[in-house]
Amino acid sequence: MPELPEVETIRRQLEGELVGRHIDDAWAFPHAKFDQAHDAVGGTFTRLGRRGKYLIATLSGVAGRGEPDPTTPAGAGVELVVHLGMTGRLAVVEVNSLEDTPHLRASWTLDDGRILQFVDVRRFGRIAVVDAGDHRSLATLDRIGPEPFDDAFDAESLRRTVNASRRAVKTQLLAQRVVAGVGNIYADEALWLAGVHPASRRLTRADAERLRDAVREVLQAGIDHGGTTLRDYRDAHGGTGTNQHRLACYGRFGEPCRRCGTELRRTVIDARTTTFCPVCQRR
DNA sequence: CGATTTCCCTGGCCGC
DNA sequence: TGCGGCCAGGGAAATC
Repeated sequence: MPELPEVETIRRQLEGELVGRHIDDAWAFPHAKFDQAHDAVGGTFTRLGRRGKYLIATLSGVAGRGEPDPTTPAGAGVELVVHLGMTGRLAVVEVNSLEDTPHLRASWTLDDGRILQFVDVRRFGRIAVVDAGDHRSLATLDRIGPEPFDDAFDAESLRRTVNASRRAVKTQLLAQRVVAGVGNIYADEALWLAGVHPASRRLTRADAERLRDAVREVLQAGIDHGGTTLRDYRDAHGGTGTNQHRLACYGRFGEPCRRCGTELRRTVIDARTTTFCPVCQRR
């Protein structure tokens, strides 16, 4: 379940390995979610970026595809966009390890002879190649909210957005609109840290400020500790993160709250398991 | 248009 | 040992 910290960890690891490399060839699992991997052939990595949970590699030397977006500058190259879904992994490997790779969904042969592999057991991931900046084919990315560490993610817009809707605050955090990159783990962590009930539909100004700070704090901690490995997540070197040892709330239902000792409870919001402290996080 | 629902996927685990 | 049932859940598409 890669969220922003996990994707950022992978981005940092792959950036130096990919920038400057030319893509000589590609293979894709025959499925609409992955077969755009072929469209990156002929490109050269010029940048490896990230928006929320989307990894965005900018490629030069590849012709644009389809109908151009009038709002996007022409000639800016294309982007190879990868979403890791639930179980996606990216890694650069030597040629001889290409064979016998279970659940391989795409691979790109680089001009140094190595191979960038995308492995995804459950196929919740997705690959797209688009004109740079043209995200119309990726609905969530097209409407994605500010990066959490950007000034545009401010307490007042968070408060207004949550209060203008009848949806639960946790739903808003997961929707990628008010802020980008938060998934189930870091949503539970941030709401616990801020003392906000996940089903709350109304934030005070003080709530919003604490929640904004908490989102930034838990995501930064996740990055600092190489991501959270609970089951499937591995970084680009096949390693695990260590942030799972620091989780205060997610998955700890039935165990005592680390602030007040009350037994953490479990509920379901948006078909997602949600853990919270009934004392620290009042509605 | 916003909100809600459905579907996609497979490995791991549990009870019998 | 085998197997059915259940769970993990982000995002896209369909529907309300």
